[in-house]
Amino acid sequence: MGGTMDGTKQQRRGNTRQRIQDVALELFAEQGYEKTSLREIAERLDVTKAALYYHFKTKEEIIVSLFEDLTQPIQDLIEWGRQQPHTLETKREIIRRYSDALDGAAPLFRFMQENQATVRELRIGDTFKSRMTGLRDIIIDPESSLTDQVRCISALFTLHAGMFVMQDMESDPEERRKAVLEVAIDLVTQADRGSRGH
Amino acid sequence: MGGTMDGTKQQRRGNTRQRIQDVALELFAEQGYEKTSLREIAERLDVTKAALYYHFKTKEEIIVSLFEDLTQPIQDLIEWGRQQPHTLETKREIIRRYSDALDGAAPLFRFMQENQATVRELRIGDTFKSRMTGLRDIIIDPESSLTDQVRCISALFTLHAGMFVMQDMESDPEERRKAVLEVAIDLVTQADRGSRGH
Amino acid sequence: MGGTMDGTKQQRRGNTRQRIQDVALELFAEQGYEKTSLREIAERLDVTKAALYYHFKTKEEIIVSLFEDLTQPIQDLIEWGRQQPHTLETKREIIRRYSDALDGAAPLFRFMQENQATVRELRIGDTFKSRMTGLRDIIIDPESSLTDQVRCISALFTLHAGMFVMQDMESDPEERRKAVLEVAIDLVTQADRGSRGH
Amino acid sequence: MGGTMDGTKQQRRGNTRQRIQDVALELFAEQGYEKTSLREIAERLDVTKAALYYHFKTKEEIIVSLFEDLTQPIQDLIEWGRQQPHTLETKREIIRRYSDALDGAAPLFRFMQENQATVRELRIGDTFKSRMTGLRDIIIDPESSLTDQVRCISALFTLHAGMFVMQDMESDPEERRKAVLEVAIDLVTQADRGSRGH
DNA sequence: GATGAATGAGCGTTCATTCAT
DNA sequence: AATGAATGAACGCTCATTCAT
Repeated sequence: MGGTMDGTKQQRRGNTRQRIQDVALELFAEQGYEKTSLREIAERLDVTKAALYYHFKTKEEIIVSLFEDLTQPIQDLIEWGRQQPHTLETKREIIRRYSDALDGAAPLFRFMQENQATVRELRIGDTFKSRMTGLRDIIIDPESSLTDQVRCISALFTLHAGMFVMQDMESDPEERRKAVLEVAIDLVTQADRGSRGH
Repeated sequence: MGGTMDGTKQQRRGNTRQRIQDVALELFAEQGYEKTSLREIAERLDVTKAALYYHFKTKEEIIVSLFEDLTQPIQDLIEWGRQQPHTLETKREIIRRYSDALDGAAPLFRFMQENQATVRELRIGDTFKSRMTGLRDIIIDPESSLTDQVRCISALFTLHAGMFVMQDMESDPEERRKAVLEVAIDLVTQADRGSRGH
Repeated sequence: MGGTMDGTKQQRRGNTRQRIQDVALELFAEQGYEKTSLREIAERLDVTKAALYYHFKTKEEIIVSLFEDLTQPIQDLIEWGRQQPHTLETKREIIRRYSDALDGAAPLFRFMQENQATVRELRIGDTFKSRMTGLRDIIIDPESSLTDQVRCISALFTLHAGMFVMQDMESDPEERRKAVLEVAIDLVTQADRGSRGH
Repeated sequence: MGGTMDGTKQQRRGNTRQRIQDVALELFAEQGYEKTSLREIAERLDVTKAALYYHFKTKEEIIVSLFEDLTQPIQDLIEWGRQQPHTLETKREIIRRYSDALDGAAPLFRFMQENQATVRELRIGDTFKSRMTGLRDIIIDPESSLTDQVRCISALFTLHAGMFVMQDMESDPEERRKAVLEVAIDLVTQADRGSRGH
């Protein structure tokens, strides 16, 4: 395992791009975007900075590529949601699937959550915002009371908080995940109940 | 030449420290901590960078001082809460007062929310975290179900989300504030109901 | 001689800006603009690159400042010329004075001559072009034949060529200067003679 | 797959070397040598940078090859001139033919004119200089007065200026060309008259 | 006849920070 | 209470060049 000739350099068959993405995401999530320098990424990979530029035109392009690669499931979810009837069961399913999607790209979402100021100024900022708005519009009934609308948004943010903020709670991660999901579903359920007359 | 009131320089009778804090907070909240340079702050105030160093030992000290000055109400709130009985009414009051406290230092909290990765590495990171834990421990009943614990945390995050994320909703800010507060109080109420058996 | 305290650093009373300009002009003229790096300039002055940035906002600003400082005489000459009657004697005087002005800022003009492609993309490009046009319009009679117009431009370029291209001719510089001036004056004289019919 | 004539790639039957030269000259003349990167040339040709290195050993070799290919007529002219008697008519013919030669390789000469600082440091610098000296020695009578020698050099520079500097004059290019040639011939004629006593 | 992948050196620029005055 | 002048370290980025395939 390792190189075919010697062990000095790891296998480098054409997976460098992927390796850059992996290391970059790890560092971005750990220390933030601005505090992570290209030098640092390059050193971890044992290549030169210039090698990064062979694979990505700018530093921003690295995070953009990660965003595009990893948020596809959410985009799919939104499209699916738009074609469903706006029933309570649909909303619940959206919450469940969104929870899964967050889980599937946890480091990226941790990064987005913790670097909002940065993200806002990056190209992905608008894209992300419009996705969140898309999601919101599916689970919110525009006719409902403001309170119920807030409940729906709160449901989404409970999922986010569940991933990153509640990590220091002493409890089994899997159980916590279930509890978070339950609270979120509860919120959209209450919102729906209010919206449909009493 | 260069009288005290000639208008060329704004009134500056020893309030420079305060003015630095004001401008810094504005810029930190707007563009993030790392993207705001001391040069930028100095230029806005029409003083030199070196002047900032007369008032603050480092860049970090500026944000630390803001944090200390502006989060005192929350510290007070926690101390007050600790001395109250752990009744539902206390919890509701905590939520109400926390909502007010957030409002009173909105730009700082916006900054903390949007620069979590940065804050974590700053000296204020731990302080902030321990305050949030303190608050949490007051409104959470450790005996209650995990779901109810999540409800309480969700209540706090609903307040946060209410300040920053929901700003683009079309609705009167004051009404939104009330709706957010209602949802948060609802969450701790439900949590309390579960926790006291029923 | 040297510093007041020690000889390690030359006197540095506030003349650094000037010293940067001097060294920069020398190097720009010698090796061209792009091939001269700020590192090189800084090293020659025994300061850091960052010190250059205290005095000039960008590399381009260094050359712009040189241009502005050193071409003032030519600007003055143009303004003077515009207020004179368009007689032959005026034109001859323009040529004489322009020759002096070139002499007074020889390194800058050498630089401009030898880095035209670069200058064109710099902020000074347009300014320089419009100055040359201004000069031209003073010594050219728009009614004259194309040939005579060419003679006038040729006169100006003869002066330029005299400074830089003819330097390798074996001959006393002062005599060459006189000869060049004679040819240039001859050209405008011939142009004038043609233009006045006779 | 990838047929010879499918239009995806332009016809490329071994003419890549030529195409590199064409594009390089265009870009060198337009933006200068240093500001034109091999990446840019490669991208315009839709090949990789490495492909350039198949055809030329270095960046410098590209400009050298252009110089050698395009200045052959001038080399021929000089050799022809050397074998002619040093009569006025010969000199006039030299001027005429040089004007044609400049026209035939206008972009290259524009490049040389506008990038003198660069050219000086390149291998072609000396070659070019010696060619100019060769030309000069043919039309200059070493016995003549300094003024007349300057006239001859001025004649050559008038031709140069005619190509590049006078392009913004409002006038038919062909007429301008004739006028420039007339002035240049006039200059050598005057020089010759002086040189032969009279 | 060319590409894919990479390098090493260097660039212009910005930053937080220092210190004598 | 503040400035003028500078530094050292780092940054994102680009360049000409190389070489195995």
